[in-house]
Amino acid sequence: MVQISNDDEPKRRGRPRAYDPQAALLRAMDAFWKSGYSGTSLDDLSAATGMNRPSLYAAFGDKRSLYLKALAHYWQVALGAMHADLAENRPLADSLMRAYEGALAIYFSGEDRARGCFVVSTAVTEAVEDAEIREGLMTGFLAFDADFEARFRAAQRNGELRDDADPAALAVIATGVMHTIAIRARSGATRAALEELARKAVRALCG
Amino acid sequence: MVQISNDDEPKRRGRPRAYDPQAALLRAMDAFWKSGYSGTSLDDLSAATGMNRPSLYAAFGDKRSLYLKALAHYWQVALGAMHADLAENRPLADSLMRAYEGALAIYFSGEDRARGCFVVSTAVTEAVEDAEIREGLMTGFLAFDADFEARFRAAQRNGELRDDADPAALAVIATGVMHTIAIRARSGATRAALEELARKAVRALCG
DNA sequence: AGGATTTTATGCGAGATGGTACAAATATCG
DNA sequence: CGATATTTGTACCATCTCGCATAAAATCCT
Repeated sequence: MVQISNDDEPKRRGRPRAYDPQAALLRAMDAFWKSGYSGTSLDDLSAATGMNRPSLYAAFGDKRSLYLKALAHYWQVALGAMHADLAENRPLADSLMRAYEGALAIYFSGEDRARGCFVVSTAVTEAVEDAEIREGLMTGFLAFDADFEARFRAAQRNGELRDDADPAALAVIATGVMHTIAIRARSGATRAALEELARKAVRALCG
Repeated sequence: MVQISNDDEPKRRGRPRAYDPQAALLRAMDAFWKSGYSGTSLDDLSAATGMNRPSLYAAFGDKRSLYLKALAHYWQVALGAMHADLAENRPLADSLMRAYEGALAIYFSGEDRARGCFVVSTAVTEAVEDAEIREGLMTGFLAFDADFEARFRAAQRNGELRDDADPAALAVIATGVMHTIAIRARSGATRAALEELARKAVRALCG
């Protein structure tokens, strides 16, 4: 029984937790990421996190609630990474490639086989029957569009991009390239092939 | 389209079927389309097709086998429609818009809420754990790319497209736009918004 | 030490799930 | 008509599924 040292927490009153909630959430996310929401059972989640069912339930609520927490965490990480990759001061093509490289690092982060994007691979499936997930998806995708569009506008101001280019159009195309990379990664494309795809797309978008 | 022998079959020996296999397959596809592979139970499929479980099993095999048949049918229809939309003799921009309009017609074909693309919304989720599905996905996406690329090459020969454009790059971008449309349709975007997105993207691709 | 508090661990229970056995039903063939 | 062939419908089985009740364990407070 390993005691998790957590210094920033004051002293808790009862029996100490045998798990780190944040780490457990990441492991649960891995399980959902691999098999999707419906394809992941509580036993799978229990095995992945090392927590038994009552502990899982006490920490995260029911299965859907745990999934929503994992989804929210993924959105935060993905949007944060994108925003950072695009914001740094680089030539436009480098910025875009940075964003796609960052995405690929996530899509191929599984220990086993490439899992693609957590959102695209698991949440989209549930979107028809779950309004909360569905609305979160639209919000997130529009945030991607907005980040790309801002980057294209900046490039236009700097003279990196033709004046007659349409930043909004290029932005949804850039998101589209991200989506097709995510889908193809899960479909067995190699990382090298997708890097090449990204390079070609960036060249076409910036040329 | 291959006509499966129906009435032209001489005479079957035993009790006649109470269902049309082709229609049942379409209804089963609808059920999977809505809830995904894991999210659809045999009871759901039984209700959707009007067939009881033993009949379902006799006609299509087990659940996975039925799903694979639905997936194969969808691929055939989707690829056929794309190929036809792109092949007809039209200006490049019209061809592309035709392809996206055709896709949107499928993505919004549900009686209830938009279901997006059957492949993207259900098969991609299963791709990690099912090699057969995964390999079919890569084959299908590359077929999309190939059709788009052929169309861009033709446009280049006709002088519709700049000589320095990269048809292969434009093709994966065009597939990417298709994918992001599919994802957004299931995520609640309106059809009008996606038509506008497609128009913008086509303008950027052909300009 | 002894009570209070919180977490862990076992395991139960009601229902869903995928798949099948078996007999009744409905057709053709001889 | 009776034999044969095929499908249907009911009912069933073994397993999984989610969620929770309950008691034991491990810590803090007085």
